[in-house]
Amino acid sequence: MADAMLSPQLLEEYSQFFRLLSEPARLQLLCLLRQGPLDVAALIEATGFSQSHISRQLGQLQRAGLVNCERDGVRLIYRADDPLVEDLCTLVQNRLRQRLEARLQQLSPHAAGQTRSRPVASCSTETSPGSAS
Amino acid sequence: MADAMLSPQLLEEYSQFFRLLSEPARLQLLCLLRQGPLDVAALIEATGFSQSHISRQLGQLQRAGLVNCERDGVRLIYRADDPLVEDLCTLVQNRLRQRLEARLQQLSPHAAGQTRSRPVASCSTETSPGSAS
DNA sequence: TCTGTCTATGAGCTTATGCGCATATCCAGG
DNA sequence: CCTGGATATGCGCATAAGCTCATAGACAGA
Repeated sequence: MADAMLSPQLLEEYSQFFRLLSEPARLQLLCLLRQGPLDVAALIEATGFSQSHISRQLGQLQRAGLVNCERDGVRLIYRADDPLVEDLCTLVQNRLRQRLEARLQQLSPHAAGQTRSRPVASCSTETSPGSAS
Repeated sequence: MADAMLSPQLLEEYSQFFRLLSEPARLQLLCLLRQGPLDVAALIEATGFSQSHISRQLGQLQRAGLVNCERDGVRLIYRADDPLVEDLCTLVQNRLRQRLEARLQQLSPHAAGQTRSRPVASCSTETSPGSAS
């Protein structure tokens, strides 16, 4: 029957957490901050979003405990405050890589082994694994 | 500066993946299937959602490769098809636990150590860590 | 205190999406 | 071929959420 499940409340907490990472803007902010503390102006410049939007997203991330901030005069310096994001991104990245490799093997089985399946460090800067059109 | 970032495309893939887990209904389906294969009728019964909604969510999960299904006559038997979900939930669960423990210590420092901080197996059946209202 | 700068927030628009109803599609049996 | 059960899909509604403009609040300097 499988009735004894996650309580709705806990389920909600889980999904709320994943929801934070489900928005490219927030994820981008997190990845930017992962590389070092930044003030809001820098985040606006890097993302191209409006100041109000950036502020809102940072507020959400802060309330969730994923980032924190300290004042430097008038400016606010934000910094990543939870390694969990990095771990989650690492898992997802490895998974995406595995999918792509599997699809590559389907197309050309002889090419197996060329793409290394080493676990990557995190959701970092690398972009194109193979650039296969 | 911090310009060399995740490509927008990769960012989108990441967020799409997290978005799948950001909905309690889908997360519940995944957790149900984690405990063993089930047909759609059982999933409808367990969740209380409409048949159409369940079907849609399962379709999404299937397209993302998180579940697969096989026919048994007229019925479709779905099963979890990616351990990644389990790993992600494990990380989030440990993180939530840490938060709660930290908050508990703030309230009553002497109670530290009662709540064990062992890493849990996954997003499994256990519900209330301390039943603190 | 007044001003200028930086950040947070209320209000509103627009899009995305959860959700169910009705229906189409698929499959097994008579 | 027709019937009935099981699943998928078009449609519409209601709500959530992204996004921006305008504005309020916080802080440093004159």
